[in-house]
Amino acid sequence: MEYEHTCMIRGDGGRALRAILDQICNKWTLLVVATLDQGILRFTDLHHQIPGISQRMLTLTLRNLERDGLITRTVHAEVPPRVEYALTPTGESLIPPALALAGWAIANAPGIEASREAYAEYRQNG
Amino acid sequence: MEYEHTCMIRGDGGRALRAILDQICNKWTLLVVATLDQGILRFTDLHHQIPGISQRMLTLTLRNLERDGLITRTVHAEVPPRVEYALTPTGESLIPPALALAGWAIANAPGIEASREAYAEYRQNG
DNA sequence: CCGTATCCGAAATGATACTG
DNA sequence: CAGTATCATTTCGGATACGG
Repeated sequence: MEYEHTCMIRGDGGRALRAILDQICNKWTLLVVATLDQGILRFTDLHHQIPGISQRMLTLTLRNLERDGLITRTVHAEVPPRVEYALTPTGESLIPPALALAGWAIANAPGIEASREAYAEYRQNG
Repeated sequence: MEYEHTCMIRGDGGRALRAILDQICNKWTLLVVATLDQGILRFTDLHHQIPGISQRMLTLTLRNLERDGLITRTVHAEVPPRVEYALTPTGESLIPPALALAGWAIANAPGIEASREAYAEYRQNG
């Protein structure tokens, strides 16, 4: 039992954590951050590398990350325009904990899926 | 740069991770899991210890966690009824990565807040 | 005590069209 | 190329009332 440590989560009723989680755990943020871990990328690069994301959601996600200081946005005065995105040190520091969670998710995905099927079965037949 | 590792996140377009994240990163799940880390608790215990949660959302959150095999739900045939919730080993194994993320969130909250204020300032004045 | 049922408003996301 | 604007849809969560 590691109850002493979970005060980090429960501390202020979870407000500090959830303020960040709200930002991190939307549909695209972690995917954008992970993609930018390969280095400087342009808008179109990201759009191509992240399957399914719309221009609108990519723009919104990038703007929020920039606002929070996790990425930089550099506009080059050229024609055609070139805009480059890169992780800041803060943004890079998010990668290890994100990987920890991703590792857990992937390791437990089969078990969770099995549990869901068993649960659905149980709800149907009793 | 740790790009080689982020394939865990980007692997399948992030689907494996997001399937879990959808479940984990709603408003209450992590808070319920962290609270249950102290041991077996009843519905009312949880309701009292988690400020602001409604009966409805507590029920929904607990049902989803039970469905995914992260908690057990034990009904005792008594009057008045007694229902006990506890983490499964899978549920407990979520605590360390959750703490890693919480640690990051709390460590970086001041910097992010500062960045947000600077960004708002910038948007107002130019 | 431990929920379920219903309704409603807010927020997130997607589709589509248009622009400097 | 790198967005913005607008609209429709979906999903989430809160409030309230009721039930075994």
